[in-house]
Amino acid sequence: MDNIEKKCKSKGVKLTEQRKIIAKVMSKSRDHPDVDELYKRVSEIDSKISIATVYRTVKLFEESGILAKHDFKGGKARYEEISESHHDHLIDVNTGEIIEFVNEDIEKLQKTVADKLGYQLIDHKLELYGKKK
Amino acid sequence: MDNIEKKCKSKGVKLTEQRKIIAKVMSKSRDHPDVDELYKRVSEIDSKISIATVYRTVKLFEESGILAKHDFKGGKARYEEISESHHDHLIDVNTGEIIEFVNEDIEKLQKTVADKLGYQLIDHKLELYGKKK
DNA sequence: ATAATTGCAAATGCTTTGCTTGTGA
DNA sequence: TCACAAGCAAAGCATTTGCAATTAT
Repeated sequence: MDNIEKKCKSKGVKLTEQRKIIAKVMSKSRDHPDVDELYKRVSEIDSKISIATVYRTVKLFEESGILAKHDFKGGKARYEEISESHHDHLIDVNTGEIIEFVNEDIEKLQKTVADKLGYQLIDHKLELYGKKK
Repeated sequence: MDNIEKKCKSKGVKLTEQRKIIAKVMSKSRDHPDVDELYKRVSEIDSKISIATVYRTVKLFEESGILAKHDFKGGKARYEEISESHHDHLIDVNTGEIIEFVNEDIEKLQKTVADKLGYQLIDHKLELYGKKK
């Protein structure tokens, strides 16, 4: 049983055949696929799954705190499994490749900034766009 | 002549009656309107302007480096005039209100991060989502 | 003069939804 | 069993585009 399946169990998300397949594909994905790409991968395992189910599942998993949704430039939402460790993203403007990184100093400064403005930080989004040197 | 009109002149962007109106409205906007809101404001000055023109103009201004486009959560793109001084945004999750802020330390760290990963920083997006304390 | 811009409506692309049939706990 | 999920196609929403008429330089 893969990671996402386990999370579904622990969060009380009902598991169907389709959801298991989507869970498996996302669990082993090391990139950040959009729904089309995910649908393509899932279809190779079960060609009868509809894209509506993929959309519904991905939304369900997101609402359950299992997947993270990213709206990077490009119009299509991209997903990744939520991991214990928080990270941000650097997007290669030429290839679309995504590199994950962690920077504690930036994290702390964000909290400080929000605090100074009289806000409690709920969430944040940091994306760097760059090109290979 | 407002700020945006001046920028159009200096960048060689042709000015039409419609573009002048859109320029004026954006120039005096202190918030970050989406296209619908902008269209509404523009329509009060000239009710014959079509929303297609607003979309086209906003895109043209963005490509000319006159307006900045933001894809905050919520599905609709929001725009603001590009000012000399760079800033990031804190979005009030309850009201949708946007507070601008500047933090040089974060800026520097971003460059450092990209650099360490072997990238030249082209652009970045930092959004904080918070609620009033 | 004439290449570019507008307005309109139709088209697009991603995502959601209504409805009927199928299915997991 | 039976509330919930899947499949399909149609609908939604923000945004873009083709085309004929209009306009800025």
